[in-house]
Amino acid sequence: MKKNKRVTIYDLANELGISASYVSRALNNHPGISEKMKQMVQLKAQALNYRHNTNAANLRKGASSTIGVIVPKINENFFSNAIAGIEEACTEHQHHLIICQSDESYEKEVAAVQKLINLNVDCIIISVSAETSRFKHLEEIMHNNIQLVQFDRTAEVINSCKVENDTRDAARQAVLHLLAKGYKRIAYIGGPEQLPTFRDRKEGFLSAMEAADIVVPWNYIVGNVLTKEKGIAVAMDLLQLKNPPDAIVTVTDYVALGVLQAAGQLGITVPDQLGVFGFANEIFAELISPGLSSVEQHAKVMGRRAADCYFEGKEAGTEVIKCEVLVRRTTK
Amino acid sequence: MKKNKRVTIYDLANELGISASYVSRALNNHPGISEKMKQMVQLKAQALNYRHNTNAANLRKGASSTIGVIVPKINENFFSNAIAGIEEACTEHQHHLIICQSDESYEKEVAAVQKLINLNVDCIIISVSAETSRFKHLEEIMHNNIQLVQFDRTAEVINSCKVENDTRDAARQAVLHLLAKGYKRIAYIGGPEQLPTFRDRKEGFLSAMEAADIVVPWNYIVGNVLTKEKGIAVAMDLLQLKNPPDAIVTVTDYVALGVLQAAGQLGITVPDQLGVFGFANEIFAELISPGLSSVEQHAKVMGRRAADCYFEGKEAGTEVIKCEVLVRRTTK
DNA sequence: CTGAAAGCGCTTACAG
DNA sequence: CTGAAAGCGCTTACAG
Repeated sequence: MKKNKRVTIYDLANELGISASYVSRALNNHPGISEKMKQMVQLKAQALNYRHNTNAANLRKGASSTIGVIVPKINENFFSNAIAGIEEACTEHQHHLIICQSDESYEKEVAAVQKLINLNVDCIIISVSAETSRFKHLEEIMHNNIQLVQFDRTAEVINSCKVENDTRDAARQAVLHLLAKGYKRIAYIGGPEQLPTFRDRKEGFLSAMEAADIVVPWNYIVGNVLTKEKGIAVAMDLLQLKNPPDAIVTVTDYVALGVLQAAGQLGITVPDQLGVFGFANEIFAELISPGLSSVEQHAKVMGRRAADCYFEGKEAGTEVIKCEVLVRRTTK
Repeated sequence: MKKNKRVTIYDLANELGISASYVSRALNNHPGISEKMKQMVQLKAQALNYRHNTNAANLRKGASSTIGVIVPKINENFFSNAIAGIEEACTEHQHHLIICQSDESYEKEVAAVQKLINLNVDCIIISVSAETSRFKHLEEIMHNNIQLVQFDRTAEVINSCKVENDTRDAARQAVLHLLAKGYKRIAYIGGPEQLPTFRDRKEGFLSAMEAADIVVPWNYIVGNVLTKEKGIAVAMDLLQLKNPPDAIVTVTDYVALGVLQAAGQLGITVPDQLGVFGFANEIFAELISPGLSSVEQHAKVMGRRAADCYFEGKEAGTEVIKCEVLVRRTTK
């Protein structure tokens, strides 16, 4: 009768002349409750507009049937697809998903971790920000008995489940393709090197060049560039060297976009005078002209596997998802 | 000492020789607690690795300082920008944000609403799915004393705060531009018409055509097309009519993409033989070639305003954010 | 099969 | 300024 007062299992119990415990069990589908009673309780719950109180249940249970996911940007194709995979698994296993974005900020990432710990989530799936080079917050997750799963951008020192791409090989393949097409002076614009995935790509790049007996000038290697804007600036420098590169490998399609734009400004034609490789196969990669050669990371599969690590109770170990080099028109 | 046992304010209170109530107040920065004591409690909390239990606090308070947001797709530029605006406001007001996507499914949207009600969020900000034509779940939000704010795709019959674009005018402007450039046989591929924003765009389109004294053939108007795939199919039909259109206005850039692709397949050149207008100004709009004429909706501002409606305690009323017609190269 | 009771961890009137 | 106590709504041993 009171306005704004939440209907509780006690209200249902009173109306039905049974105990609250019984109502709880009926609502939660416990064995040893007759179908008839379950239905009665359900009906009454609907009639009174009863709402299960998640906070109360989580408090009592000390768990929440919830996975928290933290990614740098929800609107990058790679991450939103990974989230789609995680969501799929959550739906199947009747878990909730809470999505956070760090916006590539270490500070925001730490705040998101704190929030999820406080919320008592059962598992945190994370792909770390570009800024993140200390990982105490990841340790704290585990100290609070929350399962940690890392994917794509992982912290090497943290011993959790990890789902990664074989990005080393992808970078190698990209270089091999460029070499086969006659490019020789290949530059590399990389990512933040505290993260293995970016270190691996660089290694893949360097090893392929070395295997081809090509000396890479020191200034052909640039690090920590993940945005289009930085990509433009770096490419402007590279392309105006005395001995400029004839191809550039990048670690995201956004940087590749910057390279293309810089080339355009300098009147350098792609792919004839310059080959360009992106990474992550963003939606626009196949739409722009010329189509951007890139790497498909199978993000949805990665997300799916990351969630499954939790649902399967896997505590540690690394899974590797193969990625695919997609040759389009920014390379001959 | 016990393993896996959460540290509580009682543990802090015991260690410090004060009461739990005092600890709670110190942690929550209540007035009338000396700075010295606050610091002591903070330090002890850190030393014991104390974690505030959100579930317990929410249960006790009957509120959660949390906003839930439900959008059709987190990876569409419009929605991820809107979320960025909401996040900004949440950060300023020390609120949490829980992000859900309906994936354009009515069923998933209802499930998300239930979940957020059960979680006791204080406010739900929603942009409804393309499938949604019944709105009982939105009423339920309000019946549970949760503030409802709708944006962009709103339900007319639900009397909540709303943040909308003047999409009617945007559609009018787009048509006026096409007419000025000499296009005359203009077709319209619209969205689900139970939602005002799509009805408005169609009205804007029709009124501009009528004002120009142009009769629009019945089969130039198509409804409920939001994906690239459907866009291709519909455009294929339109462009192979006996008397095909010389311009097509769409309601999302993805559909426009489909139209461009269909035109390509049929050997129809853009913008000479066909003008194309998108909507929403996706990232790829300015990247593809020719650049896609589209409409900028100022999504971040919309998200920001939607959140502010809640923070300002506004119960109802509609705010209109002006959008901007961007002419690129898919129109002369 | 069913119920009474305790307790999850917090906050907040109430009292001093 | 400080504390004792109640209670948010649920679930789950425990007992029958």
